[in-house]
Amino acid sequence: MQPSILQQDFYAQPALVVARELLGAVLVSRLDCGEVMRARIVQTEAYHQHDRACHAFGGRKTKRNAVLFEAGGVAYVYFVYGMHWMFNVVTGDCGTAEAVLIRAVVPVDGATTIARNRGFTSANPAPAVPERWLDGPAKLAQGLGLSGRHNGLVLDGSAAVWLQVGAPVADDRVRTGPRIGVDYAGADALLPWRFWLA
DNA sequence: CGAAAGATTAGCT
DNA sequence: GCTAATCTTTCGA
Repeated sequence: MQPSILQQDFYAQPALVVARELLGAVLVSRLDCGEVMRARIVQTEAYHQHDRACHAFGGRKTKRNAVLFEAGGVAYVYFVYGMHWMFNVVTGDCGTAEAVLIRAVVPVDGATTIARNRGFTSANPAPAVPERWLDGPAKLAQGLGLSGRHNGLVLDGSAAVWLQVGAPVADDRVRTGPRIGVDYAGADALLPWRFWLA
């Protein structure tokens, strides 16, 4: 195992800590054919079973959210709106549901493959700046080829997806605010659990 | 078994 | 700013 790959001791931390620390880290996806794509994380959101926006609110375990209750260090990938995959990393201890949603990344390696995955063509041109290629949770899952078959995979470098340590990010470059698309969570929708790079 | 809603996006007004 | 697209999961009867 390479030392730069984030391991279980990192993911065992609370989701709020991991969400902050993942800014600047590198998300890596490897296809069966061996092609590798890398992208730098610039926006995350934390979820915890104490909060109404979490799929496992109140500790409610279902078939879909079961991996949230595993020990930190596995992927939680689910399908929404009939068309989009969302990629999360599970954090914390076994038995408690916590996770961090990766909301936006910037391509580092594998731009050709990413462009193909995103379906860029002359009729559907790639954005001029790379920052716009994967600037949403569904876009980055599509671009990096992440989907339901990644659900539950360990992130230690032995499977098709993992994360690497990135350049340190100073606190003065970190912004926080309410999470996106969770209005149904009432007061919990106002929690400043979204983190992004200025 | 039926129904509703969803951690979004793209395209149009 | 508004809404269609699209379908799995979850919940109520």
